[in-house]
Amino acid sequence: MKLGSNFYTRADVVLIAQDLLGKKLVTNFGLKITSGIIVETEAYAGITDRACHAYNGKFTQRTKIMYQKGGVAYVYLCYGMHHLFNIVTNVQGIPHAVLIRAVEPNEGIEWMLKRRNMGEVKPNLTSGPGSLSKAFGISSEHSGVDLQNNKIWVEDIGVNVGSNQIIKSARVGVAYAKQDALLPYRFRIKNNAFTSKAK
DNA sequence: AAGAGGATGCCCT
DNA sequence: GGGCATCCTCTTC
Repeated sequence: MKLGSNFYTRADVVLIAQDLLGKKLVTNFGLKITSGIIVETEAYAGITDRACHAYNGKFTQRTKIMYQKGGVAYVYLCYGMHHLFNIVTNVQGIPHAVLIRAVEPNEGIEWMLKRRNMGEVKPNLTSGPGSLSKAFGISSEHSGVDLQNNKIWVEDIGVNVGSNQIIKSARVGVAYAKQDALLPYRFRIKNNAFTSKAK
Protein backbone atom coordinates (compact mmCIF):
# COMPACT_ATOMS: atom_id res chain seq x y z
CA MET A 1 0.00 0.00 0.00
CA LYS A 2 1.01 3.58 -0.71
CA LEU A 3 2.95 5.30 2.06
CA GLY A 4 0.80 8.00 3.61
CA SER A 5 1.68 11.58 4.38
CA ASN A 6 2.43 10.70 8.02
CA PHE A 7 5.36 8.51 6.93
CA TYR A 8 7.11 11.54 5.44
CA THR A 9 6.24 14.18 8.00
CA ARG A 10 8.20 12.49 10.80
CA ALA A 11 11.05 14.54 12.22
CA ASP A 12 13.98 12.14 11.89
CA VAL A 13 15.17 12.22 8.28
CA VAL A 14 18.02 9.82 9.06
CA LEU A 15 15.46 7.27 10.25
CA ILE A 16 13.18 7.87 7.26
CA ALA A 17 16.08 7.36 4.85
CA GLN A 18 16.61 3.90 6.37
CA ASP A 19 12.88 3.15 6.48
CA LEU A 20 12.69 3.79 2.73
CA LEU A 21 15.01 0.86 2.03
CA GLY A 22 12.93 -2.12 0.85
CA LYS A 23 10.00 0.10 -0.14
CA LYS A 24 8.77 0.21 -3.74
CA LEU A 25 9.15 3.34 -5.82
CA VAL A 26 6.56 3.62 -8.60
CA THR A 27 6.14 6.08 -11.46
CA ASN A 28 3.21 6.21 -13.85
CA PHE A 29 3.71 8.53 -16.80
CA GLY A 30 1.40 8.13 -19.77
CA LEU A 31 0.37 4.65 -18.57
CA LYS A 32 4.00 3.55 -18.53
CA ILE A 33 4.26 2.02 -15.07
CA THR A 34 7.77 1.49 -13.76
CA SER A 35 8.64 0.31 -10.27
CA GLY A 36 11.64 -0.80 -8.26
CA ILE A 37 12.73 -1.59 -4.73
CA ILE A 38 14.71 1.18 -3.06
CA VAL A 39 18.15 -0.16 -2.12
CA GLU A 40 20.18 3.00 -1.48
CA THR A 41 19.37 6.41 0.01
CA GLU A 42 21.03 9.46 1.53
CA ALA A 43 19.66 11.82 4.19
CA TYR A 44 19.97 15.60 3.95
CA ALA A 45 19.22 17.17 7.28
CA GLY A 46 18.14 20.75 6.71
CA ILE A 47 19.62 24.08 7.67
CA THR A 48 22.34 22.72 9.95
CA ASP A 49 23.68 20.25 7.36
CA ARG A 50 26.37 21.81 5.19
CA ALA A 51 25.76 19.25 2.45
CA CYS A 52 22.08 20.16 2.23
CA HIS A 53 20.93 22.62 -0.42
CA ALA A 54 18.96 24.39 2.28
CA TYR A 55 21.98 24.82 4.56
CA ASN A 56 21.80 27.94 6.66
CA GLY A 57 18.22 28.51 5.57
CA LYS A 58 19.02 29.03 1.91
CA PHE A 59 15.71 29.66 0.18
CA THR A 60 15.74 30.03 -3.59
CA GLN A 61 13.54 29.23 -6.55
CA ARG A 62 15.09 25.77 -6.59
CA THR A 63 15.29 24.94 -2.88
CA LYS A 64 11.89 26.34 -1.87
CA ILE A 65 10.39 22.91 -2.61
CA MET A 66 12.35 21.46 0.30
CA TYR A 67 10.44 23.69 2.71
CA GLN A 68 7.10 22.16 1.75
CA LYS A 69 5.35 19.60 3.91
CA GLY A 70 6.99 16.16 3.72
CA GLY A 71 5.81 13.85 0.97
CA VAL A 72 6.59 15.81 -2.19
CA ALA A 73 9.32 15.22 -4.77
CA TYR A 74 12.36 17.50 -4.91
CA VAL A 75 14.06 17.03 -8.27
CA TYR A 76 16.91 19.13 -9.56
CA LEU A 77 19.43 19.10 -12.36
CA CYS A 78 23.04 18.21 -11.54
CA TYR A 79 26.03 18.74 -13.84
CA GLY A 80 23.68 19.98 -16.53
CA MET A 81 22.38 16.53 -17.39
CA HIS A 82 21.37 14.42 -14.42
CA HIS A 83 17.99 14.82 -12.75
CA LEU A 84 18.32 13.79 -9.09
CA PHE A 85 15.22 12.59 -7.29
CA ASN A 86 14.68 13.37 -3.60
CA ILE A 87 11.75 13.00 -1.25
CA VAL A 88 11.03 15.94 1.04
CA THR A 89 10.43 15.03 4.68
CA ASN A 90 9.42 16.67 7.97
CA VAL A 91 6.71 19.27 8.48
CA GLN A 92 6.28 22.37 6.36
CA GLY A 93 9.08 24.87 6.95
CA ILE A 94 11.80 22.35 7.83
CA PRO A 95 13.83 21.50 4.68
CA HIS A 96 14.76 17.85 5.09
CA ALA A 97 15.08 15.46 2.14
CA VAL A 98 16.10 11.93 1.22
CA LEU A 99 18.01 11.38 -2.02
CA ILE A 100 17.08 8.10 -3.69
CA ARG A 101 20.38 6.80 -5.06
CA ALA A 102 19.52 3.34 -6.39
CA VAL A 103 16.66 0.91 -6.85
CA GLU A 104 16.34 -2.71 -7.92
CA PRO A 105 14.13 -2.87 -11.04
CA ASN A 106 10.75 -4.54 -10.67
CA GLU A 107 7.91 -3.67 -13.09
CA GLY A 108 8.16 -1.91 -16.45
CA ILE A 109 11.71 -2.97 -17.20
CA GLU A 110 10.97 -2.55 -20.92
CA TRP A 111 10.31 1.16 -20.40
CA MET A 112 13.44 1.52 -18.29
CA LEU A 113 15.62 -0.06 -20.96
CA LYS A 114 14.09 2.18 -23.61
CA ARG A 115 14.57 5.35 -21.59
CA ARG A 116 18.16 4.39 -20.86
CA ASN A 117 18.98 3.21 -24.40
CA MET A 118 20.03 -0.17 -23.06
CA GLY A 119 19.36 -3.63 -24.46
CA GLU A 120 19.52 -5.77 -21.35
CA VAL A 121 19.25 -5.45 -17.60
CA LYS A 122 22.54 -4.68 -15.91
CA PRO A 123 23.08 -3.34 -12.39
CA ASN A 124 23.69 0.17 -13.71
CA LEU A 125 20.19 0.32 -15.23
CA THR A 126 18.92 1.92 -12.04
CA SER A 127 22.07 2.39 -9.91
CA GLY A 128 23.09 5.95 -9.24
CA PRO A 129 20.68 8.85 -8.77
CA GLY A 130 20.94 10.14 -12.33
CA SER A 131 20.45 6.71 -13.85
CA LEU A 132 17.42 5.75 -11.83
CA SER A 133 15.69 9.05 -12.53
CA LYS A 134 16.21 8.54 -16.23
CA ALA A 135 14.99 4.93 -16.11
CA PHE A 136 11.85 6.01 -14.23
CA GLY A 137 11.16 9.04 -16.41
CA ILE A 138 11.61 11.50 -13.54
CA SER A 139 12.94 14.96 -14.38
CA SER A 140 13.14 18.38 -12.79
CA GLU A 141 9.68 19.27 -14.07
CA HIS A 142 8.40 16.88 -11.40
CA SER A 143 9.88 18.90 -8.55
CA GLY A 144 7.04 19.65 -6.14
CA VAL A 145 4.86 16.72 -7.22
CA ASP A 146 2.87 15.26 -4.30
CA LEU A 147 3.61 11.58 -3.68
CA GLN A 148 -0.05 10.98 -2.73
CA ASN A 149 -1.01 11.45 -6.39
CA ASN A 150 -0.89 8.87 -9.18
CA LYS A 151 2.31 9.97 -10.95
CA ILE A 152 5.07 9.19 -8.44
CA TRP A 153 4.62 7.35 -5.17
CA VAL A 154 6.19 4.86 -2.75
CA GLU A 155 4.56 1.64 -1.52
CA ASP A 156 5.13 -0.48 1.56
CA ILE A 157 5.35 -4.06 0.31
CA GLY A 158 5.76 -5.56 3.78
CA VAL A 159 9.52 -5.83 3.61
CA ASN A 160 11.38 -4.77 6.73
CA VAL A 161 15.11 -4.22 6.24
CA GLY A 162 16.81 -4.82 9.54
CA SER A 163 19.49 -2.52 10.89
CA ASN A 164 22.07 -5.32 10.52
CA GLN A 165 21.26 -5.45 6.79
CA ILE A 166 22.07 -1.78 6.26
CA ILE A 167 25.52 -0.45 5.37
CA LYS A 168 26.00 3.07 6.72
CA SER A 169 28.67 5.30 5.19
CA ALA A 170 29.52 8.86 4.24
CA ARG A 171 27.56 10.57 1.49
CA VAL A 172 28.89 10.78 -2.04
CA GLY A 173 30.19 13.93 -3.71
CA VAL A 174 29.79 16.29 -0.80
CA ALA A 175 33.43 17.01 0.07
CA TYR A 176 32.62 20.73 0.09
CA ALA A 177 30.48 20.15 3.20
CA LYS A 178 33.58 20.03 5.42
CA GLN A 179 32.89 18.27 8.72
CA ASP A 180 29.38 17.29 7.65
CA ALA A 181 30.82 15.37 4.68
CA LEU A 182 31.74 12.61 7.12
CA LEU A 183 28.27 12.09 8.59
CA PRO A 184 27.12 8.45 8.06
CA TYR A 185 23.98 9.44 6.16
CA ARG A 186 24.29 7.09 3.19
CA PHE A 187 22.37 3.84 3.53
CA ARG A 188 22.63 0.72 1.37
CA ILE A 189 21.13 -2.74 1.59
CA LYS A 190 23.98 -5.16 2.20
CA ASN A 191 24.93 -7.49 -0.68
CA ASN A 192 22.52 -5.92 -3.15
CA ALA A 193 23.84 -5.82 -6.73
CA PHE A 194 21.84 -2.72 -7.60
CA THR A 195 23.41 -0.29 -5.13
CA SER A 196 25.61 2.34 -6.73
CA LYS A 197 29.34 1.84 -6.86
CA ALA A 198 30.52 5.44 -6.63
CA LYS A 199 33.17 5.83 -3.92
C1' DA B 1 24.66 40.49 -17.26
C1' DA B 2 27.97 37.11 -16.79
C1' DG B 3 30.72 33.47 -14.82
C1' DA B 4 31.66 29.44 -11.97
C1' DG B 5 30.62 25.16 -10.39
C1' DG B 6 27.65 21.15 -9.17
C1' DA B 7 23.93 15.01 -4.19
C1' DT B 8 27.15 12.32 -11.82
C1' DG B 9 27.75 8.97 -15.45
C1' DC B 10 29.57 7.83 -19.81
C1' DC B 11 32.98 6.55 -22.97
C1' DC B 12 37.43 5.92 -23.95
C1' DT B 13 41.92 4.02 -22.87
C1' DG C 1 40.79 4.84 -14.03
C1' DG C 2 40.43 9.50 -15.90
C1' DG C 3 38.53 13.06 -18.60
C1' DC C 4 34.70 15.26 -20.21
C1' DA C 5 29.91 16.28 -21.29
C1' DT C 6 26.37 20.15 -20.58
C1' DC C 7 23.16 23.65 -18.57
C1' DC C 8 20.83 25.43 -14.73
C1' DT C 9 21.22 27.97 -10.51
C1' DC C 10 23.15 31.10 -7.65
C1' DT C 11 26.41 34.74 -6.65
C1' DT C 12 28.56 38.75 -7.71
C1' DC C 13 29.82 42.55 -10.50
